[in-house]
Amino acid sequence: MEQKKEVKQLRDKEKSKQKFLDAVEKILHSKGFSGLKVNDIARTAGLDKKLMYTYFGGRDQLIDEYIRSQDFWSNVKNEPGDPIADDGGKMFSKAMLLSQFDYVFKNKEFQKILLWGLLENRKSLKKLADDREENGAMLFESITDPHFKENAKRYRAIIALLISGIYYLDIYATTNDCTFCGLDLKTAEGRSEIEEALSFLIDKTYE
Amino acid sequence: MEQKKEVKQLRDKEKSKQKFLDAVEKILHSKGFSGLKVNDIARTAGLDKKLMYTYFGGRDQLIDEYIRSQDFWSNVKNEPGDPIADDGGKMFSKAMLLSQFDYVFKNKEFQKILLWGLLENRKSLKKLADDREENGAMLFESITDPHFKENAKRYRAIIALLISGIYYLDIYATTNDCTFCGLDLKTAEGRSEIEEALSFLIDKTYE
DNA sequence: ACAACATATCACCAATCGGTGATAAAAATA
DNA sequence: TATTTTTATCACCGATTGGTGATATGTTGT
Repeated sequence: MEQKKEVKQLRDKEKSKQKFLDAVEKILHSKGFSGLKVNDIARTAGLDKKLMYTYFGGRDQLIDEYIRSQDFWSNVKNEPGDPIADDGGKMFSKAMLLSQFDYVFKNKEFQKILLWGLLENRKSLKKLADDREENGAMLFESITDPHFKENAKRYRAIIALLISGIYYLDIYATTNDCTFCGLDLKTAEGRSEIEEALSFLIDKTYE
Repeated sequence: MEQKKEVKQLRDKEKSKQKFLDAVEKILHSKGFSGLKVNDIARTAGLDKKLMYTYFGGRDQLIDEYIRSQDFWSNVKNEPGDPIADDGGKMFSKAMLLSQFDYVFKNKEFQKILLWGLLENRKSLKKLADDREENGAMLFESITDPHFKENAKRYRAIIALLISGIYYLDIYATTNDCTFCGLDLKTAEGRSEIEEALSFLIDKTYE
């Protein structure tokens, strides 16, 4: 009789693996990657650290698997059915920047991952960066490059600056109480100033 | 007879303190702040770690003193004798952004300090951020705010985005081999694209 | 019921961490 | 020269780090 695993398992490999992945996320959220010690991860997962080695091969592989399990670029991916306005990507760029500004501010784990990418050269982080590039390439090559023609690279540089600025400001606002250029990035007022600036700069770029 | 300390001292408190401060810089440059362990600092300084405690009080106070000893904003400070063109701060803003883009790229220690500011809330780092704000306030309040009037805050937001973008891109270029938005920030070509974009955006902002 | 296997825990290891009391040695003072 | 003070080293501590072999216990198949 195949009992179809409906009975409660006291020992479940998959559930235990998930506990480790959840522990990584929890620690990443609360302490950042410097808190991702072997013993702490195991304690947070409520399991013995030995299992981390038997299931993942070690702390690093566990972390790699966590990063792979996340889809941080889901919010910038262009929906296949979504039609893109015939404006050279103006509206799409605006929406993407504003969406990223909000998403990164709210997603503390992603902030930590971005920070990580500035500190280490971990392979799984490299893969994440490649994903970002691949996603961006779609927008650039098919839409904005043809629109801006000889100025295509300048448009890419502008987007690079704005995206980077968004990342930095969002992370800065999370870890610091201080203002930046006199703006308080934690308040709705400060943030809407940035949003207006983003919109303004894109408008000016398409003039 | 006061011998005026001209003889070579085998034991010199000030020189030893400086050795510790130099060790902090060296480690910060090579390994980043995660490498600033008590034992490593002492080994790099070539002295016993006990001296770190007797002279500075501990690792943290040593690091604080190192940060205080640096003047990372010297390159953006407006020289008192330097006249500012009567263009609402346009040229000054441009020059400041381009100067920062180059300075941060070359100064790896400053990169590490900036990163540190995104990770911790150390008091001495807070002081550094306050210095930045104070420096900026001079430009904003006396020059650009009067020029942009009701749009003063938008200008601040634009500068905040561009400065942040510069920081992020420079740090990213240092730690990663990957491109950003298809631009290679390590090559002269890629960097001049960013410089042109900065100049372009400031021009458009002043239109 | 029994064996075989998967799952999980425990005790322990060597290396490293931050930190300190005792002491040696150089320099200043007498 | 003798004494005191400053400068520096050494040996050691408890806590924490990443990592592993031995073992116990739940689960599955015969």
